[in-house]
Amino acid sequence: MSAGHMAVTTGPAPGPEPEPVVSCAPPHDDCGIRDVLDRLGDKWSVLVVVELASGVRRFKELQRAVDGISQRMLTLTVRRLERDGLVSRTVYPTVPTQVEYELTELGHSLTHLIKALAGWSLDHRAAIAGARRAWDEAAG
Amino acid sequence: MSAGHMAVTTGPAPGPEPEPVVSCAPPHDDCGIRDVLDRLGDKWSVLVVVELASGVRRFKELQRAVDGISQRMLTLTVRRLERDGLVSRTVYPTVPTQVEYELTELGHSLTHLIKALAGWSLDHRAAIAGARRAWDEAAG
DNA sequence: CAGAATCCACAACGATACTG
DNA sequence: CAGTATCGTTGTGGATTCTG
Repeated sequence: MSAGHMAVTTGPAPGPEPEPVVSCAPPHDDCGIRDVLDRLGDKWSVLVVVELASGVRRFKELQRAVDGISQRMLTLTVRRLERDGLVSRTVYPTVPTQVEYELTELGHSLTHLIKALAGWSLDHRAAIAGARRAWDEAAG
Repeated sequence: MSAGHMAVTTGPAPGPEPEPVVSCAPPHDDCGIRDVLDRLGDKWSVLVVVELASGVRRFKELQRAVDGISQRMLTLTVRRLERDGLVSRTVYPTVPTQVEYELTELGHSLTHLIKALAGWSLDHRAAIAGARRAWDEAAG
């Protein structure tokens, strides 16, 4: 920590243990993480999955539940989730068309991940908020 | 499953158990997940964190390691990570400026999450790829 | 080396209108 | 009800140039 003010350019650092963390194919295959992150990272997918985790939902029900989402984005989101095999779509040939969305097994398994994510967020949201505040007031 | 072709509009569904998954404040506070996802969801943050998980890195080292990332994006990514308290930045007053980046404790704790993410990705990447292939060839 | 600044291309998203 | 189609806005990322 106290490096003083001198720092040789050839300081290879005594590196304790280089943990692998992901260890896929070099240089950076990133495994299939990008695929998952593409779905997790967009604005609505997580919220839709969370809502569907509680059970089967119709299109309109989903839209009401997520609130803030437009028909367009709900359609796109649910289509991508379906394409990735996370959500199943069932159409009923009723007079006003009726469609039901449901998590597949794969989708439910993703639920565990989201839970872990939510847990970490809750555990550290204060720390993150504090760090941001400190940063912003230090040099905003 | 076999609903045949009849489906009354008033089908409340026998819903087994509505799992909460996140259970924050209604309607959809999404806890602090969005904050984490904003950092996890962008194109480079995860890769940078993964690289830093192996130890201290200089700017150029990071750029070489991540490969594909531009100076601009590396700067932005590392700044955001620093703002969120996930990465610490140390400047050495040498002739050619030298800067070292390192994960903070908070950053290291995020590593566990990324590990979980990578694990899930590896476990299901085949399933996802298969679902996409099926979808694309069914109606691309 | 480490970055700030500028410009530009494109993708994501939102609002609106229309259809089966 | 459950979408599709179109348009305009915004945000994100890449390439390039310049500085301490």
